[in-house]
Amino acid sequence: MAILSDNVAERFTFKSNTAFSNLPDPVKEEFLSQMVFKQFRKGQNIFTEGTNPSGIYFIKKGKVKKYKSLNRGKEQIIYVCCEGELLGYAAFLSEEAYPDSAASITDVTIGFLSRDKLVKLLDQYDELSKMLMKNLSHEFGVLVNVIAIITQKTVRERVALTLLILQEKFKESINENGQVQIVLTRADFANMVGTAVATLVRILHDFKEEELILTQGRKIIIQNKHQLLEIADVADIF
Amino acid sequence: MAILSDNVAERFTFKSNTAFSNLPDPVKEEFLSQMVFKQFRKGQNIFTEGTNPSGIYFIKKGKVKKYKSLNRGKEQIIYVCCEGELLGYAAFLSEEAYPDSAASITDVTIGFLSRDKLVKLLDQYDELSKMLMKNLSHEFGVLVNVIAIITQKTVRERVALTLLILQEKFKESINENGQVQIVLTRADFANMVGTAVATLVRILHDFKEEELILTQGRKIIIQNKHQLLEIADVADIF
DNA sequence: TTAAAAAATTGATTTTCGTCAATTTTTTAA
DNA sequence: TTAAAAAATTGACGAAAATCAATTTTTTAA
Repeated sequence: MAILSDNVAERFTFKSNTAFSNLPDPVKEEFLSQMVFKQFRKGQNIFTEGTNPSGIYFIKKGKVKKYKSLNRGKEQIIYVCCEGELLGYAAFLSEEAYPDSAASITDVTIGFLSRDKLVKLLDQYDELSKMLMKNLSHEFGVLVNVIAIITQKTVRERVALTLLILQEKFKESINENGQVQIVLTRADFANMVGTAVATLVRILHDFKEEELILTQGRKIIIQNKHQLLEIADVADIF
Repeated sequence: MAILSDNVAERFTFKSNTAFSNLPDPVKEEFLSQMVFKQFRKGQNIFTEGTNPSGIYFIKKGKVKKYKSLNRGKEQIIYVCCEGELLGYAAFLSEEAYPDSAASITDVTIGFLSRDKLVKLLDQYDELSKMLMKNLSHEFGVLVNVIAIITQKTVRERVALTLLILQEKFKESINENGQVQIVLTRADFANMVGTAVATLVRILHDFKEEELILTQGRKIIIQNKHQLLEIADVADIF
């Protein structure tokens, strides 16, 4: 059981944080020391789809959503990035425009490494380019899983799965009772799932009645992970 | 018009064929000369999700679907790969199990390059590793676009878009009248779109009535690309 | 070429989910 | 702290799409 649920996290979680932290210390230090850090308030734009990357970003603190804007103000969240993750490096490497936008969903501290500096570091440290490649390949597998989930699972199943994924992402956000608190707007949650806010709210309401989750305003606490995993029914994804 | 539709193809098409063919000739020759080639009949399995890669594949001739199997015999096609494309290299690079399976949808000739040989080539030729990295980043962007499309577009819109993508993939499959013929089963088509076969068939029927396409048995010929582009309504993806 | 198998088509029905709008609750920021 | 703004919730309804089943057509392979 614990194994399966860990598996879920892995299959749906990028891990550039782990990958990054596994770099040799000198490379890491060099990498970080060349970065320019900047603060963003919650809800601010970091980069925009269709524009061209001029470097890559690193999340020192906070959370960022990567999303695609669509007709009539709609958006689809592709991924929520956390502390320690790299941002915008796929577009940089492909020398194409960003396919998606990035915006902070908490106050964040973001490091920026310009093209020139990155290119120099990539030439200098083979491990760095290996790390990026490995990481990107992993993220590729994650997106493959996401596509399968979206087309083949019901909204209820996807909400259950998204709750499990979010619990991982908010695992350091602990309340006074030691519980993991998921804190994001219903709109962002719905845009992760790929459904309407009203539909999401109804399903969360059901889950509350079934005593699978607790809510306190916007905050969500998972009460029955096991049952959510059953509902998500992801055994077939592995 | 031509511009937008080319754009569509690019945004939803991997391009390892182009990328590969852009390698310096000596690298290409070395790469191909070390491969072991093998024939597969239509419908045969090439690799299976959950297993570990022991090398990478190259499509010399024919077409291959990459898909994920789900509950009750369902499957989601992630991508249709054509002649000249590389297969299974993301999993190889991430050192993880394949997230998806690959099976031939025509008779194919596939080249296989084993781990050892590939590692040697990657060390030897910097261009090769650069090519893979660039290519993977591009494919990453493609998957991001796919996700946005799936969650935010109706089935009718997705069918129109998929027709346009398929026309690109079948562009060398010309009939006696010089028209591009799309030839694949309704089941595969439906699994690309992420819908039920019955639903797909109904929409194709509508498109036929609207004189957007012609069908001859399984074969589909596009009559009005412009109008399909309108229906697909993808301006917002760019 | 032809019989068998597989695939495609169509109809009937049900389910899921999105939209819109009104109301209540929560959050934000002065 | 509190007023205003934003977000969440709920209900009513309709549209989109899935399922299931029966029939026809096409493809396959002997």
